[in-house]
Amino acid sequence: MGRGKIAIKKIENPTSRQVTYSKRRLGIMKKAKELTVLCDAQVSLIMFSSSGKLADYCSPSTEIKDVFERYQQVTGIDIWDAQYQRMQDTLKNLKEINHNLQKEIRQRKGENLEGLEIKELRGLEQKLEESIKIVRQRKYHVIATQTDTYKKKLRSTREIYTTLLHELEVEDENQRRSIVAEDLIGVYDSAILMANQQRTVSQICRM
Amino acid sequence: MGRGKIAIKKIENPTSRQVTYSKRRLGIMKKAKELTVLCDAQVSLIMFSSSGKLADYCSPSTEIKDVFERYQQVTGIDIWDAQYQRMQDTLKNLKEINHNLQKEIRQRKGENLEGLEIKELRGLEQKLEESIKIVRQRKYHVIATQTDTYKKKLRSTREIYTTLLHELEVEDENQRRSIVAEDLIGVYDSAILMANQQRTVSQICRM
DNA sequence: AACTATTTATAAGA
DNA sequence: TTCTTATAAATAGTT
Repeated sequence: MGRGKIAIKKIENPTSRQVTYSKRRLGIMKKAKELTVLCDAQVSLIMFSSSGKLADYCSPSTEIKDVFERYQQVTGIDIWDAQYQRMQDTLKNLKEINHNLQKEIRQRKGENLEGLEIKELRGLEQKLEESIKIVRQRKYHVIATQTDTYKKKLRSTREIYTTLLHELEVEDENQRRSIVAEDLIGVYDSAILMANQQRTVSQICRM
Repeated sequence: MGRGKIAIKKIENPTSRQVTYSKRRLGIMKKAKELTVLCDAQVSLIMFSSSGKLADYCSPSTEIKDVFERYQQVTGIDIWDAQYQRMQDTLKNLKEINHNLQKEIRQRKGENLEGLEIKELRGLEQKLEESIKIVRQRKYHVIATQTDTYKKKLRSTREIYTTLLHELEVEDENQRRSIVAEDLIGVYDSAILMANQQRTVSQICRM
C-alpha cells in the first residue's frame, strides 16, 4: 500500500527502516485502538524498535500487567523466575505435608482404615491407647488441682466465717451487758447490724 | 476500507462484532509480523476477544516473557508483584492450615494439653475413645477375615496330607510285598523314598 | 468462507 | 519529521 509494493524483509537502509517503523508503528497502534473499541476486546501491544525504543498500547481501564496476568492464567506458560520456582516448590512441599497430616489425623480418627494390616491396626490402637492414657492423666491432674484449690478456698472461707462468728459473739456479749440500760430501739438496731454481718459471710462463701 | 465507512465505536450486533474481530485480528497480526520483519523490531501483541478468547503474537526467537521483562526494565513497572502477592497469600493460608492440623494432631497425641479445661479434656478423651473403638472393630474384622482364610487353607492342606498318607500306605503295602525278594540295599532305598515323601508333606503343611 | 467496492494505510518523493 | 499522493492493502457489507 503505497507508491510501490515492497517485499516483506528487513529494510537494509537504516533511515528508511526508521521511517517505515515510525509510520507503521502509528498504523498498528491505530489498529489496536480500533480493535479495542469496535470489538470490545482487550489488547496489549508492546514494541521495541531496532534502536531499543519502547512504544506500547493497552486497552483503556487495564494495564499491561493485568493483560500479562490474564495471559499467564490462560496459557499457563512457564514464565517463572527462580524465586517463583522456589515458592512453587515450597507450596508443593507444604501441600504434601498437609496431606500427610490429614491422613494421620484421619487414621487417628478411625477413618480410612481399609488398607491397613493387623499389625498396623494394632500399632494404631496402641498409639491411641497411649494418647488416651495421657489425656486421662492430664484430666485427673486438672481435677485434683481444682479440688485442691476449692479445698483451700473453702478452708479460708471457714476461717473468715469462724472469725466473724467469734466477733459477733463478743459483740453480742457487749450488747447483752448494755441491754439493761437500752430501750427497744437499741435492740432493733443490733438486729440489723447482725443481719448485715451475716450477709457479708454469705458473700465470702460464694467466692 | 470496505464497502462503507464505519464509525469507530462498539459494534452492537454480537455476530458482526465477532466477524469483525476475526478479520481485524488477522489484519493486526499480519501488521505485527511485517513490522517485526521490515524494521527488525521486537513486538508482542496479546488480544482477548470480548468472549475471552486469547490470541497472541510475539517476534520470533523471543517469548512473551522476554518482552515483558524488557518492558519491565524500561518502564520500572513490577509485573511480578501481583502474582507474587497472590502466592504469598496462598502460602500464608497453607501455613495456617498446616498449623491447625499440627495442633489437632498434637492434641490427639496427648501433647500440649496444658491450656485445656476439664470439659475440653473430657471431650478429647471421648473423641479418642470413639476412634479407638473404630480401630478395634476394624482390627477384629480383619482378624476374623484372616482367620477364616487360614481355616480354609488348613482344611485344604489336611486334605492333601490325608491323600498323601493314603498313597504312602498303598506304596508301603507294595513294598512290603516285594521286600521278601529284595536285598538290604532295596530296603535302604525304600527308606530314603519314604523320607522324601514325608518331607513333601511337611512342605505342604508349611504353606 | 468468498467476493468486491470502498476505505485506509503507506511507500516514495518533496 | 511531516505533507502529499499514487497505489497497495485491509476490510465492511454482501452473497
